Amino acid sequence: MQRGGGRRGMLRRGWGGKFKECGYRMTVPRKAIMDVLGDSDKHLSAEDIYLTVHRSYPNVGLTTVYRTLELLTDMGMIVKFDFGDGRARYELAEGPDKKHHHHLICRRCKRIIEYTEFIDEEMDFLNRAEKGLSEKYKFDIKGHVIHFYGICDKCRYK
Amino acid sequence: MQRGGGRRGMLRRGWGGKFKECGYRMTVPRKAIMDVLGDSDKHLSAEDIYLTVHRSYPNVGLTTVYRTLELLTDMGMIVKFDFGDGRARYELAEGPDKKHHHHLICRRCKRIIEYTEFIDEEMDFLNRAEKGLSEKYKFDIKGHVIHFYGICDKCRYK
DNA sequence: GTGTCTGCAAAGTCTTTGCACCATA
DNA sequence: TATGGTGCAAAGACTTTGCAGACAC
Repeated sequence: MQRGGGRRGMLRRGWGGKFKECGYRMTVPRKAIMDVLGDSDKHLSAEDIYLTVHRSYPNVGLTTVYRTLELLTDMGMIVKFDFGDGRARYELAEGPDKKHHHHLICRRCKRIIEYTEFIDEEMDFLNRAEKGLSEKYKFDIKGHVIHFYGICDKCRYK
Repeated sequence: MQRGGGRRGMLRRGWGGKFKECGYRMTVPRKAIMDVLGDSDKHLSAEDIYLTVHRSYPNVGLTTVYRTLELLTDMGMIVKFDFGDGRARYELAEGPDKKHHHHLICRRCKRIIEYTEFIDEEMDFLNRAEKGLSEKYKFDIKGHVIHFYGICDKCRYK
């Protein structure tokens, strides 16, 4: 759980509305899953979410978690990542509650660090690259992922 | 298969040497798998490689393909990617035969386009980001991945 | 009330592991 | 000949699918 629920609460309240706009029903399992995503700063796997939801709602199944995650991903409300450890991970999409950021991934312990620095420098490069690539390859670019791989300090000194 | 086998041939000859230096044995299946990787410009899955090798060497099993790919990845001779389609893909590591590049990935048809443009602009940004991130997060950065996601021209107009 | 959602179990994919036999150095 | 490598079959891990019952609207 995390402090400062104000902004997240606002965000979560927004989710239900968008859900209904899309013709989906707001159910107890879906609400629970969205709460877990909204309350976490981590990169959760389906099982992480399942286990957390399970504490409050033991009846909710892993299948429903997968199905809800797919729905939210398709709606663009969350983003699915693969950091190379064999399971998909999910986090809130960029928005009022989530700054544009990228990831440092430790190859040894698989720890993931989010960073939001250097976004200005990045923008400069990305804007030029996206424009040029769109034209040259007739590609309609919708998004990008930047991952840095390496060894974190905890792993380096042990 | 591809034209201009000269450079690739040189590269492949190099593989065996490095293999032996590391104490590994050069075997028929390993040679066949490395040939397929060296002859292809695509992002091959384990099964792609298995099927190609299988045409010439029907006895080579998928297990050996996986084991060889893991070996080559650990040695840094090939790179393992995940483009989000549920299977790992492999390509030659950057080197005399492979320019530094990144990927455009079509979200609809999963086509992957390699590009080598904008590397100078990228370097500028990367150098600054890597330096800053290394210091701030005490992270020893070894590499990076940049993926652009979008819709390719073939998918857009159909 | 009706069409969507759900949990369970089973199936599906990709990948890894165990083990006896084989081949390289 | 002594390891290390291989194929096969089986197991493992994550994810998806089928279906009857449950629930939101």
